[in-house]
Amino acid sequence: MINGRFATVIHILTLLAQEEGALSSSYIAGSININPVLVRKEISVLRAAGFVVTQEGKNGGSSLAMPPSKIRLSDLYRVVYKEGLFAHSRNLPNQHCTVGKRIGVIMDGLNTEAEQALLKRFRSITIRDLLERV
Amino acid sequence: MINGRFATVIHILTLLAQEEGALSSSYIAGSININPVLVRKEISVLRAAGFVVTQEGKNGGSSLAMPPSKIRLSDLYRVVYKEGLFAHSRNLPNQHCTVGKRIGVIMDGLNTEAEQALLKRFRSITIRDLLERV
DNA sequence: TTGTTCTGTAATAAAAATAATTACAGAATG
DNA sequence: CATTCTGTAATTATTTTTATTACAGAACAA
Repeated sequence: MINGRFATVIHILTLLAQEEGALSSSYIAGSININPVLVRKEISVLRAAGFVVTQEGKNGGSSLAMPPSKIRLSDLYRVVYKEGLFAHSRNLPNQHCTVGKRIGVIMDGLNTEAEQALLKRFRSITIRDLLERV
Repeated sequence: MINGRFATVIHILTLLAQEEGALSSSYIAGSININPVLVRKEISVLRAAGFVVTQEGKNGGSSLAMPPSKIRLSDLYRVVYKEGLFAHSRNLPNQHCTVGKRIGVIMDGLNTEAEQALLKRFRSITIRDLLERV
């Protein structure tokens, strides 16, 4: 199971898609039930990726930078998970063993294949679709 | 990124497929470069699932219970990951918020869709295929 | 039979990853 | 110019993952 960032990001964007106007990090954090600072961190990633815009200062907050139908889960996956889906062993495998020597490359290959399958599916799901499921 | 068990299990089975005779947990651990107890734990899972057989006692060790071409990555995925691919937030989202109330179900749905895509791809990859990549 | 070398498993400790909290400067608004 | 937001760094706490220790039991060989 991979970390909760994907769920957090989806939750944030679905909220922004649903509610009128800009939402504060505290409000969003209250819905997800996590710390507002974490929300601000994820939002800063989403902002850098162009999905949200933020208004600083009093009455500030974030809102979507594009229609929810333009935000695909495949894009979000890429924003959140820079590394592959499956972890390598954190220790270097024995390089004197033929399997140990190649397992890294093999796992990288599997990662790529798995992600391609996943992304293919996620390219056709948008935040708008998720909003409909709410 | 999800934990390293999948990589560990694949490494174990590829080794067993490659080498002659039963392999001890220490030997396997030496190739993966992890603790032998971890190897024994994973092997006990693989044994329960019917993929390996183990000989206890002196000169003991494990070997494949079936030809490598019969062991599909989709089966291994199922053996290792009982929970979904994407974590829920570990805190319960705000149930008074429409999104918070539904996000769990929505994430479950995405998990299912993602896993189906993944498993579809992994059904056609076996340990034998990985052995060829070594 | 008895010593040796394996496994199985539980219990504990260490390390790493994740999340929460605290703190504070700066932006926008009324 | 006080208030209420954001951004970000730094620290602490929690959880997850991995490693280690310990020991009983199985199989074998001398």
